[in-house]
Amino acid sequence: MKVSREQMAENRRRILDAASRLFRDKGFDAVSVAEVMKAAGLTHGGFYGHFSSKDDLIAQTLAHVLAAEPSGGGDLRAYVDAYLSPRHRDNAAGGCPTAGLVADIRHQTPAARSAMTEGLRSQIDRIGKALPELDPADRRRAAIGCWAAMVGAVILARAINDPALSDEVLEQTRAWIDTGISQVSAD
Amino acid sequence: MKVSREQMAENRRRILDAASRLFRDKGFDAVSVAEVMKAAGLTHGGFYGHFSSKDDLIAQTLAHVLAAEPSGGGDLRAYVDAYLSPRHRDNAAGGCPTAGLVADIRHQTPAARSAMTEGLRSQIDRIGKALPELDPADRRRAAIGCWAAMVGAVILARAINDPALSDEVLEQTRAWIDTGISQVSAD
DNA sequence: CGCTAAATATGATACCCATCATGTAAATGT
DNA sequence: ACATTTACATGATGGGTATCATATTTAGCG
Repeated sequence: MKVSREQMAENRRRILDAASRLFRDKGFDAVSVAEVMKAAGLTHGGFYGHFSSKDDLIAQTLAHVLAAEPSGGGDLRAYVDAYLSPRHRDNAAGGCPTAGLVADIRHQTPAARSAMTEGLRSQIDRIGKALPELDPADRRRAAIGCWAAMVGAVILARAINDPALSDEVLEQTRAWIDTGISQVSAD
Repeated sequence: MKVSREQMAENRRRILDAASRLFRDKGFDAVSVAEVMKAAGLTHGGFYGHFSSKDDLIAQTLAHVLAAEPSGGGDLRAYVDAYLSPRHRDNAAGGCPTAGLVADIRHQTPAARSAMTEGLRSQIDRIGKALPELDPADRRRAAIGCWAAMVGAVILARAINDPALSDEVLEQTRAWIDTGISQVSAD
């Protein structure tokens, strides 16, 4: 059963969106091709009409999801607060793809690794631009340190089994970043 | 072929050590039971004499490897330097089990998650004790923020495909932690 | 010194999954 | 309208892996 050109384009988008959510939620390995297709409302047969392999799906999903820039209305403080919230910790499927997928990237193909690398490069730039600092060197250092702490904290918080400690990791990291940022910005 | 009591204990240790290295290197899913046994110098048959399942192996491996405290001769600065070095980034199999395995923990059994949680709890305490700060609240905040940044930076650096950016993430995070720590410790 | 139980080896078993093969129906262009 | 192409469905196929079953050898004990 052939479908219209637009229908096919939408199907492709649905597959990428479904894959994006499933991968973030369960990791690349734990999600099967058939599972992705079912979540997109299709069967497994049509998969290889859209992608050449599961690795290809992974690489394209990363490019797709990392291209969708986070809102970041310039308000870094608000962004950090939302990022380090229990809500974001508990919503891996809909949350930051970096936090959900970076660690897995190490074992993926060069195409996937490159997609993640470029995503991280622009994310660091974006944070740097949102920082209040003046000195470019300070700006760069704060952007990288801040992003490493954010991603690390969410990953740690998601691993921890004790709600109190998990909450504390988020909250203390938020406070630590706060002092780290406001320290240099002399307003 | 039965083996001596001590031989069996050593075999068990060998299995846990092999599993620890393989898991850190390739992730829980990508390592098969047979692969672990072969790396320990045995065949896959004896596995279920030592462990009740692969999940059991994962949980016991975590408890085993997290119990081995990092040297931490009290010199936090040196520890952070080594942690955020290219050498550590490139040596996942022999490196920090937290950096190599936390992200995967989210999908593991409660036993595995609890082992990791306790490992993180003591690691945070250990860093806190090594900090120069006086105020207990500052100490706690710095320990958690610092640890989140360290783990996050190594995970990011291992994912990134571009050596220059990867090195920079390590180096800038080191500098960011440095200013964050020395800021409060007024000596 | 021989018996028994235990530790490991060898060899199934059953399941899951990526990928391929083929069928089918509808969209597209002439 | 018709032919053709194409997107997807259904249904293999082959490989990998966790786990189990049975055999073998020897440690540990009397």
